[in-house]
Amino acid sequence: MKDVAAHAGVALSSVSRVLNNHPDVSELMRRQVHDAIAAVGYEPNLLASSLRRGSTNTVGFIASDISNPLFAEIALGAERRLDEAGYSMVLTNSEGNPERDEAMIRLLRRRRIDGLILSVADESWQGTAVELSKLAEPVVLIDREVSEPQTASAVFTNHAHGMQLGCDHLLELGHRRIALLSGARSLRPVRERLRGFRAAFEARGLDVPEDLLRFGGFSAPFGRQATTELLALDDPPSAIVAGGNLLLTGVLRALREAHRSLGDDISLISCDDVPLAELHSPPISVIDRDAVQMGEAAASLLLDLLAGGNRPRIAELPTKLVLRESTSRRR
Amino acid sequence: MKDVAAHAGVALSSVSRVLNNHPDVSELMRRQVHDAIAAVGYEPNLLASSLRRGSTNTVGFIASDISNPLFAEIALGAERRLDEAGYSMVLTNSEGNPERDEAMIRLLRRRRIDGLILSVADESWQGTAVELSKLAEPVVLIDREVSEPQTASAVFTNHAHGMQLGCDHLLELGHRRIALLSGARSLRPVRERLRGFRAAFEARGLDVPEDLLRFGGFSAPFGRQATTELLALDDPPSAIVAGGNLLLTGVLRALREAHRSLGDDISLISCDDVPLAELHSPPISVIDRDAVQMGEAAASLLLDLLAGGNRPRIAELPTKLVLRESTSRRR
DNA sequence: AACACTACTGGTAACGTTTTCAGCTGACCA
DNA sequence: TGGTCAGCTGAAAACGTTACCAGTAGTGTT
Repeated sequence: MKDVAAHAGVALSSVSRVLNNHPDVSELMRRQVHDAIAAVGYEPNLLASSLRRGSTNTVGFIASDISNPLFAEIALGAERRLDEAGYSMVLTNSEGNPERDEAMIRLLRRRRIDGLILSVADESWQGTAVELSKLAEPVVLIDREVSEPQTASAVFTNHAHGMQLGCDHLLELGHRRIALLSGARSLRPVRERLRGFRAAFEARGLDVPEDLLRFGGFSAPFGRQATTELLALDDPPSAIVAGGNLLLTGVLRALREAHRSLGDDISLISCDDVPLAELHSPPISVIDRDAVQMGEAAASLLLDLLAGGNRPRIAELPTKLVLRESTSRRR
Repeated sequence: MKDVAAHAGVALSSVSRVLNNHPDVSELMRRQVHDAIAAVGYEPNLLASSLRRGSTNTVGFIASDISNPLFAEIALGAERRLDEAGYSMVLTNSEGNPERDEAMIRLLRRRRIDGLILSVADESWQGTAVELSKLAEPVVLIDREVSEPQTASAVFTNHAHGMQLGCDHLLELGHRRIALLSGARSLRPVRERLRGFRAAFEARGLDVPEDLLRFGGFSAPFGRQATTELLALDDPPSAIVAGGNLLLTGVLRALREAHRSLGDDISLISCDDVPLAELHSPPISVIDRDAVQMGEAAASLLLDLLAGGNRPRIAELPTKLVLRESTSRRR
């Protein structure tokens, strides 16, 4: 910038004004400076600018695992929306480890991000709350509820509703022994789905099959193992609800190994639509939601806070039940 | 930091030395400073540090679409490896638009990233080459070949080999009318797969069915449309090779609509293993590779360059043919 | 003619670090 | 006693911006 100023024969501050198109700059000055910029091949240093301005135009994004299509789509939506608004996104993976959440929040804070979008690995982990509370910048949570920053906005999915619809559908088909596979109860989606699940039974005055509830994680191996165990029960489930796309693959592997015919021997509903669900034979019913839109909504909420909207807001996105052929009348 | 210095009653530079654990610092000084840090709740400002040091410990990552499981896994691998080495990753999506590639490279350059990992949307796009050439920092390409930074390292996949194996397998089964669906020829994987495809035919002295080659993109809609057209041909293919996981979903939709039975009426091989391929009925043969490992390899190559290794290197990763039930003898 | 006001420009002090340089103290050696 | 050296510390100059303040020239008003 010094070179540009020298080349144009003007002051440093004038170059800065041209660059930030400040109103008080003459047409002549603008031309001179632009010519000089072209001549010396000047590249602004956003780092110095950030230091001086006190804002980095960068937001952090922490997910447990970006290779999970759910988070990948959320990241896509968020990045798209942030980029439009002139923000860059720095991505980190917690790998489901709350201590990594902590470390990442601390790191991003030191990098002076302007805001943070995250889906914590464990809502009840104290360290995460501590680190978040030290963060003065706005925060948007994705499908998570934490105690600490009461100032955080959040985007929620209406899991309870979708689950109640799905579960009700199974009950309607005559199923009573319905299993639910899901992650740890320290995560909002898990609690909400459980709530919807119970609500469906209670609405019909039926008892919830407590022995068929499994909260071992969202992974494929757990889905497989839990399914295998469930099938071996004396009074096995006639229907399964898988709480995620990874769990689904595990369930399908287990069913294949046990030679159960889907929709025929056993009914199945999964959460979150993926190509596998649509193109499986038979196609698998799902409780779907728009993950890209979730990311966009999260970014929008954050941008709102960054623009000075100091009241945190909650966006609740809908779920919808997509019926396919994996659910059929209990035989 | 000034507060810390004042609180500890020492000079600014001493605080800095303690923080960067410089050798020349007494035990007493270290304790005093650490106490003061805890007392005032000091948080280092990595921005200022970066400005002064001239390095940001940040690398850029540009993919066309992070919601594509392939890129998501690459991003995961890269982020994991970079994080271990103390680097953060800023993620951007080009959405397949080479002009966005350009803009992103420029933006990241101005943000003073220390290095860049990218998979350009179009290898022959001049603007991208121009922007890359203005970038002094090390670059690692993912499965792409570009003219400009001859200094760039790259991680390649041995697509030609995998494709030749797959295609040869189909030829062995008696197929001659084999279709190939893929993206634009301005991308290395497309060219390499085509090379392997041709090689398989030529090794047997057979003519390549040029009329069955389709290079319309990697999207699901194109896969569907191309498949529909191919099936309507007077002399339709008896086997299809889909060049990616999105194309695969398109192909499967088209086959379903046309009521063709996979493995029976028509054989199919896809590229890159996904749960859908494994769990489909029948399971779908794939030419697989380890995407997470690609990301790790890319990060490793970049770290190597960052550590001063000034000779660019190429890492070639293998493909392997996973035979399942979607390929059967031509009837 | 004096004044206020607009439109612009230049100088300079920050922003929060790191790094160089000089200086100071005490120990060791001749 | 004087000199060298190691071990440590402080002062200050960067890094590349932005924002404030003061100033100048020209225009219009009284």
